[in-house]
Amino acid sequence: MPGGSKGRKPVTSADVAREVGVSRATVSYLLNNTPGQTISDETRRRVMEAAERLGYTPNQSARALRLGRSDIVLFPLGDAALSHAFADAINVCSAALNLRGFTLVSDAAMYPSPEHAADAWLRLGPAALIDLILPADHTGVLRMSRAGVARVTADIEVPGHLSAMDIIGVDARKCQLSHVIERGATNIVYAAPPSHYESSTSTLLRPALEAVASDASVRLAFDTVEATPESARAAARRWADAGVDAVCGHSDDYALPILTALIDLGVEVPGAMLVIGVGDIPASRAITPSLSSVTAEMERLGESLAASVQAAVLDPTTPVRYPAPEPIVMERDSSNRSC
Amino acid sequence: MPGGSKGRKPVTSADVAREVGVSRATVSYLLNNTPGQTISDETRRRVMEAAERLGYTPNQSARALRLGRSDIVLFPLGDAALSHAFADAINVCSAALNLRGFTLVSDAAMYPSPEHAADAWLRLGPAALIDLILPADHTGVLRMSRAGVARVTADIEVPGHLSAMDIIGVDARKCQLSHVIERGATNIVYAAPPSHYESSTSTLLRPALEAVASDASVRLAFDTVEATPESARAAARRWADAGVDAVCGHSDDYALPILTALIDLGVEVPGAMLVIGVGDIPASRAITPSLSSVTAEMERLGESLAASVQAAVLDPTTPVRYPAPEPIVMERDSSNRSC
DNA sequence: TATAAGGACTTAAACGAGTAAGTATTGTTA
DNA sequence: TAACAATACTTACTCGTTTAAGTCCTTATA
Repeated sequence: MPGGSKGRKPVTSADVAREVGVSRATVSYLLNNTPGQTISDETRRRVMEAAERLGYTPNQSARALRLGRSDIVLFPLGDAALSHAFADAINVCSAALNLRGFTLVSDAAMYPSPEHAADAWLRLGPAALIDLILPADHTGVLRMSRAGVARVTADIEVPGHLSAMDIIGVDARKCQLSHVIERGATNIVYAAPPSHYESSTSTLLRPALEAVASDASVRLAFDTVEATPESARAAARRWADAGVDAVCGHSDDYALPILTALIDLGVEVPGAMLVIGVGDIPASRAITPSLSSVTAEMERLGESLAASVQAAVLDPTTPVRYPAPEPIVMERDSSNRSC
Repeated sequence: MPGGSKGRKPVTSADVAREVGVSRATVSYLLNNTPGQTISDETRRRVMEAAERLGYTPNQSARALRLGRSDIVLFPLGDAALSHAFADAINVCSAALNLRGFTLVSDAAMYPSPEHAADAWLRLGPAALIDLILPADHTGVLRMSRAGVARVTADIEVPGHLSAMDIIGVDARKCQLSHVIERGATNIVYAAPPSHYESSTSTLLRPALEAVASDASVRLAFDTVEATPESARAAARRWADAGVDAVCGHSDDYALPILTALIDLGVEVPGAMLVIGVGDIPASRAITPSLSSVTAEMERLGESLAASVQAAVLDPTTPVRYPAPEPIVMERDSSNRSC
């Protein structure tokens, strides 16, 4: 071995067995509390003591090999990684899975291509895959299925190359639009960055929002804005001049600069203009005036994910479905006006 | 097996070998491009084709068991998980490690106790641990070292039960204070939540900042504030009345509400009061006026982490050190005033 | 007193891959 | 023509665990 490692090898169950003077099987039975085995309290005590003293750590690779599956559950997060709402769900899910003997790996990395992602995920050798942000035809999903990885998916129909998260996003924006309509808005702008209008979700989102607007007989225009003070200020002036009475930001990252730019221009919010975002970033509730936002109800997601995973590993051939998170409006100052 | 699994078993190298009519060794040599082996192009072609057609995926557990280590590199993130600055470093690190045949697992989960964390981390069976946010005496660090997990640590001395990240945080706040002093502030408030003053980093941070202030002969007071509009407004009024001319927020989460509350009160920023945060959240650069912030220089962190990891796995007995990220001021509207 | 019934273990066979060492076969050089 | 070397493989062991199937006691029951 290069580097001249002094390499005191990790302690194995054989070391513990030798130390106590029993067989490896006995050690294994004890440490796993295997049911149906009768072992004396004296031996138990001595094995436990020796394991502790030697610092025995079971080799997970060997264990996984023998068991036929690892205890790793993979949850790719994609760009949802930085969402605070998700963070809680992940903590709950992680804790719930730990109780069931699994280990949650929430992957926040962005990969140059789906193939790179698939390679990295397969190298993890997970027992299960939590599929929320992945398109159904993602290389990683296909290759993991072939490798016998169990899968849990959201209980919503996803057309073609879109992900469940995309659909949830559309629902959230419909909810957002309905909210300002309920609050009396009649001349509404939907503000998104130019990049969004070129994305595939836009072709799904736009007609959905137009349907909501026409059902309510309100005006809805689609405009572009960047997440910078300059862009927001220009847009704010434009909309104020055009008599717009509500702005739906594609996300809080766009709604927030718009809100502060409007205040800066002297536009009254929510008096003269309603503003609402999506994603509920922490800054939204902190600033003056606070920004209304739509987020997803993540309370029970963690638990149901964990339960679904457990079911899925028992029969890896058929995906288990969990209830998709529902959108929920966080009403704050920027849209708080009686109808 | 319960659940009545139809269980078409995952394809093994033995399946591929049987299909082609060669030994498992040949398949292994080919798929790993083992140097020093001579194998005919014809066989190579047929093995590759069969592997592809059958959908062969090497069993990572078996591989790791044989090799004596997995290719998993664990990077616990703790509460830094939601930092955008970190996200980039993680992406770079992940890509760099992938090129070297490793898989980065960045753990965003919060655990109820260090023991829980240690258990979960050991179940992952990583080859290496990236130690940045972990206190040196963290149960997880100790137990992983005993299990033969290689370790990379930041190249700074960390007293006792603190983490490298804590020290970096202190440096960032010293940098923050120096910045407003350079911009002419003489009556400065450091605003943190009550919880911070009870934490162990506070006992390190406070004297460090007081030293900076007394060196520059400026007034520095420590005050408390919560990340809510109400708390920020009360504090803003208090400080405006007291003739304070600069506020250093413990993080952007506190500085941001303070900034908008000051504007709401009619205080001129940066004319009458400087405001600066720590962490550089995206909202800081987006709002009007934009918020100055201190963050860490993460540009090269990813690469140096990956390189250190590679060195560390060669000799897991001695930790490899990587250069800790340096603080850097993002000067924006809220502190942009000539001295 | 023979036989069964636990109790307290041990033996040995997997799991799937990597790899040192061995074995044919063919071609090359002395 | 024998000796050698390269090519193209195969055989067999190993990694650390889990677990079905023994084995050898001791004690209880017929």
